[in-house]
Amino acid sequence: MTWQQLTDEQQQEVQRQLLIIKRGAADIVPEEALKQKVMKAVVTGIPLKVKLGLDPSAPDIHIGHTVVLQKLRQFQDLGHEVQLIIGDFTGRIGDPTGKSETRKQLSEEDVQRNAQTYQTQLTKILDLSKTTFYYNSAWLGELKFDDVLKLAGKVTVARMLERDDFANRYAANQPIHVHEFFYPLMQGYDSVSLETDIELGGTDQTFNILMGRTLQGAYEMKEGQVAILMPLLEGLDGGQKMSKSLRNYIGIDEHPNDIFGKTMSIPDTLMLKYYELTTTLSHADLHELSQGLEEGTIHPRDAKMKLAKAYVSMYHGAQAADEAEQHFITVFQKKALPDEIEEKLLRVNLLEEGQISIIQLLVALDLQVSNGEARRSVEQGAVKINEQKIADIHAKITPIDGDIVQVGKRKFVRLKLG
RNA sequence: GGAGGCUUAGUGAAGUGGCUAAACACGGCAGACUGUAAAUCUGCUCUCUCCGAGUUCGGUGGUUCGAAUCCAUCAGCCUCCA
Repeated sequence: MTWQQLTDEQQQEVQRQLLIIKRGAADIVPEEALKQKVMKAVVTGIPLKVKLGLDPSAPDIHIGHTVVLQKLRQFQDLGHEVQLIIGDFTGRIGDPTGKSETRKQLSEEDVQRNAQTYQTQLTKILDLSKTTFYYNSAWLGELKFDDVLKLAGKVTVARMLERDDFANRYAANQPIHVHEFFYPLMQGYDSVSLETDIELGGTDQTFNILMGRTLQGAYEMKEGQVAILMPLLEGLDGGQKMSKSLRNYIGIDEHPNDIFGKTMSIPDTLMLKYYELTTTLSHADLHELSQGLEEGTIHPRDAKMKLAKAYVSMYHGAQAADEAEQHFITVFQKKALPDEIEEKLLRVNLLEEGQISIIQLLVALDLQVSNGEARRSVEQGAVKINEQKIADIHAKITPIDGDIVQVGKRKFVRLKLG
């Protein structure tokens, strides 16, 4: 099919789709093939099958994941189909990202429960009526050893060692287990099974996704899949990619106040990237924002607050967003007490003649883990009761119902004697 | 099958008989400042206590007045040669 064979209308539609698809993408390989696929879809009216693999062991979606999920949503809005793969089989190996050894196998129930969690969280981003879930154990688990040999026979070791991760480890005399080579093969075989047209992933998935393309070719599918690679989003530390294990993430299921606060703690320099990749802000607005920041007409704090509010709104609704913003202004800007403070029970039998040492109090309320930590906080002037600073580590407190105990800027508790 | 190496606090990494609860970095916490839980600066960061004490350096058992440091043994991990 050539471009000239399309009607003007079709050409316009293809252009429109390509523009949306390309936005934010770090790389598209090969780009020409993408155009072909979109053309074909537009002409035939058959939607493209767009695949994304999910890790079954970590079902909490965070803002980093949403980069790719937003892109999937865009595909859905363009009328295409989404294939979500729960990698229950691949999860047994674990993507060889260096350290991860063979993972402990998840039970059937774990996988089910995690898949359920995904579904619940994904409704906030995807149109589930246009989404199909698959478990890759369905086909990978059925392969016989000779099938596996056939699969492995499609790829050379030299080709495997092209993968940066393997190349680096090989060069550094670090172990590479044979089964790790199977990870890309299995992921690629998913695409063979599902006849995927396009696979999405972060740039760290380049090799794996292209392996899918190679394998599809080897299994005589005329056109291999196209890789759409999204940039990796740095986490709260501003350096490493957002991930659960690095604990530098903003989970979409977290409490609105935390989403808001964590967003406020991303480095200013990353703000635009977050905007571009994880919000639905239009191209024009984005441009305006970046210009405003550069010229100093937009205050970085305000821009970030808007971002924080957008996240809470996207994942918890507009009202929650207003409340979270209010909470932030009260607690962190005005340094006042928040409207809602968690109530904690203090056992009366801990009191001696109605008194308790400040150290004991903090530990008893779970505000601090150990006495040493509690002492440190007091010494550093982080502890307040009813907004009165307590700086003496020997202080005895006479607690009363409703007293507000505060440690640092973030921890508040309302006392309840019981 | 053979040879060698590694295992230290949340992580990485010093430390090869007493001066080491153990350098340093990162992370974490707190304070100051501020424009935000950005940036920057400062302090703290095994546990229990008032000085002071207790339990740590893969497991176990030894040597020694004294061990993270020496020996034995077990376990785990890695590399090289075949």
